[in-house]
Amino acid sequence: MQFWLMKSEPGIYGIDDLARQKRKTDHWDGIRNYQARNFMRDDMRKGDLAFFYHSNCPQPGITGIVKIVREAYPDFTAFNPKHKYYDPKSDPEHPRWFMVDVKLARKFKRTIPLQELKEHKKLRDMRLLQRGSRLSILPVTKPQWDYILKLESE
DNA sequence: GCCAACGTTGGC
DNA sequence: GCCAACGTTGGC
Repeated sequence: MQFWLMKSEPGIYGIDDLARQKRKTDHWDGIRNYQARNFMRDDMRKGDLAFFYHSNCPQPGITGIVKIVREAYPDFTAFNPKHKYYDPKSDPEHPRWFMVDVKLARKFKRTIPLQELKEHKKLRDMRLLQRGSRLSILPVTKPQWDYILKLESE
């Protein structure tokens, strides 16, 4: 089993939006970056866990945990000309973009702020904290995962 | 809103 | 294949 971090802007779709969904499950659409797509399509497996990260907001940070409940399938929002994620270069015969389904496992008791993550030497190698890291789907190592889980109750 | 860092596009 | 121009991300 692998661990991940998935970014979303709370102004567009935050953890509370996921919590409101039927069975707390939704598809993760809008990935339009090849590296992020490859992680999702090639490496994410059913049962993997991911941190739900809030980006581009007053308090960026990790807000909870989701579980991958369906492996990659074509991102249908790319097929709809009226959709903001429309991509004319993707069609059902040759889909370019993919999405997975995630289910909210739990929301953290508190958001673990990005600023706090940066303070921990143990997390220095996190992909999230690398300079200029903009990927919205990132792998997290098991040691990093376990370490972050402990921060929640501090 | 600024802007650094990065990704993509397209002319050549 | 190079690289300038442009677009996007995301912290601040």
